[in-house]
Amino acid sequence: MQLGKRKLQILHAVINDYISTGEPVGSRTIAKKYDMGISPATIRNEMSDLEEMGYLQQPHTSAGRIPSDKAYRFYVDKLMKTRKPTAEEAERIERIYQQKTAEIEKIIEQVANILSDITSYTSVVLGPRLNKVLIRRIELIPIDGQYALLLVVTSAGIIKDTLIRIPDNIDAGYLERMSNMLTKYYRNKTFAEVNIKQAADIQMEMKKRKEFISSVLDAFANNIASKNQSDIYLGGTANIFNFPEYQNIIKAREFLNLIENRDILYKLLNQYETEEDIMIVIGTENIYNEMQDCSVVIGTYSIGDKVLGTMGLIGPTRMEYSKAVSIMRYVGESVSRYLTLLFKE
Amino acid sequence: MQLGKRKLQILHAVINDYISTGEPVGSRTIAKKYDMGISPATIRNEMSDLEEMGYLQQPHTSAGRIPSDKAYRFYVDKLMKTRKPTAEEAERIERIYQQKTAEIEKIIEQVANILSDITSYTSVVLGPRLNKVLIRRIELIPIDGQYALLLVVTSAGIIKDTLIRIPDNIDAGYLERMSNMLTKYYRNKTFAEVNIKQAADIQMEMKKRKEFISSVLDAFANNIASKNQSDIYLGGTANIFNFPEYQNIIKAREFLNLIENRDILYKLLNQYETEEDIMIVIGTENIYNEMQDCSVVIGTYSIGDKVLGTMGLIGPTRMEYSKAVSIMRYVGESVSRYLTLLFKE
DNA sequence: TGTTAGCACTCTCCCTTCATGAGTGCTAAT
DNA sequence: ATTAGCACTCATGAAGGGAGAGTGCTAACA
Repeated sequence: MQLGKRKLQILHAVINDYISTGEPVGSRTIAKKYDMGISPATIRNEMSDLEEMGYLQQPHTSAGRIPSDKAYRFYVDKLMKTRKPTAEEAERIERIYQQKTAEIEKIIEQVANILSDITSYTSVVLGPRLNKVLIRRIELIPIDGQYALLLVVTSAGIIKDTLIRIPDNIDAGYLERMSNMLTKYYRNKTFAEVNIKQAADIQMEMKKRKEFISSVLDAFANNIASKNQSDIYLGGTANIFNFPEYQNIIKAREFLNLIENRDILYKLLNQYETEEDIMIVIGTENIYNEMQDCSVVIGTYSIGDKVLGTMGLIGPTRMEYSKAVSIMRYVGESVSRYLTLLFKE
Repeated sequence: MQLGKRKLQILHAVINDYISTGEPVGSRTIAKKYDMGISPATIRNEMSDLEEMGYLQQPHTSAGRIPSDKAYRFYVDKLMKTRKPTAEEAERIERIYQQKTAEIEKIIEQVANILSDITSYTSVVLGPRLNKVLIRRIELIPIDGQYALLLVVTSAGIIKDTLIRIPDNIDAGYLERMSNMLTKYYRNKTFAEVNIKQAADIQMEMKKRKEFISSVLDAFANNIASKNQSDIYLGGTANIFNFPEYQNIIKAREFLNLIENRDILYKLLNQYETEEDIMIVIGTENIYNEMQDCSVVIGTYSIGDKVLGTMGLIGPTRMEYSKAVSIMRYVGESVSRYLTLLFKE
């Protein structure tokens, strides 16, 4: 069977209506709302076909139809028109930068908030991925004899600082020499490369002060590892309650458990990072069972043409994809532009 | 009317039973479970008295009784026995320190998690309050010409770094002089004092490089202000769903909105910071209407004898106070001991 | 041959009714 | 002072029934 023009119109109508109401859509409703000059009976026939083709479903015999995941996929690929953000939305987004911080984490936090505020979905933003970022400088700054601060300045302006305990026999001069040595070898490398490419000088040192050097290298490793858990910014976690399909406590609870499980969020968002502009994962398309009730709109932000991190909007499968996509796209472009301005060499 | 020994026994029984079941407690239940050699009828009379005295309430005529906030208050002040954590709980708590980080924030994050995990309530932990902490060193470290990193090392090992944009006409030498000047004047002062006590030299500089100096001072101010929002660590936000009184979606939603509203949490926890050891705020005792359905157990953690920050456990008013208090106390002592060891001069 | 009106049928939703059971308060006996 | 007995209250859950929305099918129509 073919998806003729009329079927397409009807499918579109059902999707639109269901997205905005959350109620199964009946033939009469469509006939009334979308004046396409055919009777409910005809629409019923067409809907029956659409059901057979897998685009529509009936929750029970005497209810209207709801779109299937396949229908949403078709919708976002073929039917949906994205819109520009309204002037007001755009203005709110641009206002993020007013605080004039040069700290990328602060900006990311704002991004998570604005995404969820404007869309009323739940937002997840991953902090900049350290393996994408180049090391600029490494400094070991002595503090009160017992500690040193390991400071790593990166190309994205991200500064990772880690307090390291230092042995007694190490003085400020030594720390400075080490700083220079580390900077020399690891400048313009990524964090991931730090453990692998160990320069000869450092291996020499390693022999002499094993404990100290290895705690420095550990600190690098920890910075990468710990990102998985802690650098996830969430916005609007309670927004899910706005949707009637989450009025039931069990679903709401499942959703919140999901959101608390940062591991899944992290994996999900990372997975799609390399692909196109905006990605949409609809319901059962998601490889994580826990999320097959939801849809996720995924975007990225960059410095120059280097993708730094990933953002997601999580909502019910009947989410307003056009809104979510357009806001996500705008925010992504806007943040990238701003970060590039700030940090591009 | 007096709270005689028998009334007391009965009150205790009702509270215990209600805390563990969440169901209104009837006279027969008490007669059966707590063998005190009197009949249900007698218990009914006593309960009726206790109701008149404001300790018990009836949800409706033909239901059992539930304790009032006044009863819980009496219970936590007079009846409750706190217990030591079990060996297993203690071990889990001590395991926090295994990661051997010297970063206080990382530890705090773990504290929030362990509190909620063990108690199954929602935990809130405030990061170290900067106004309690003394400045040790201030450094302005030049980065790539355009930026400087303002680094403040404090007595609690907390390092606040803020990236500051610097004007073209400022060089590394100048930054070093400024670092020394700032350190000289603000060493052993708190963040709050930075804006007030402006030393003469700095005011001189202020005239020459107004923009730069004020952005440095702004950074101090921001560090204090931004704490309110961002340095709150939450654990187990979805735990509230475990309690039957939060099975209804409206209450659950209210609770989550509350938790998302970090401002209230911050104010609440700060308010009690100066008072004794462990504080308990029961239901309507709370000055924030939004929280009058909950109880909060509040504790602190310190370095030496300086209170650094506050922790809270939020649960239903029928929470297991004895468990919450003993875990809170143990965690507070344990964390304080560890931090003191790490950072005490 | 595609479209439509008509109609019987299905199923959810909501309202009412009713029985059950837990628990009370009161009274009178111990 | 305590208790057994009993009538009464109220929440809860099951059962029944009507309303309404929506369908699928059939037969008539253009």
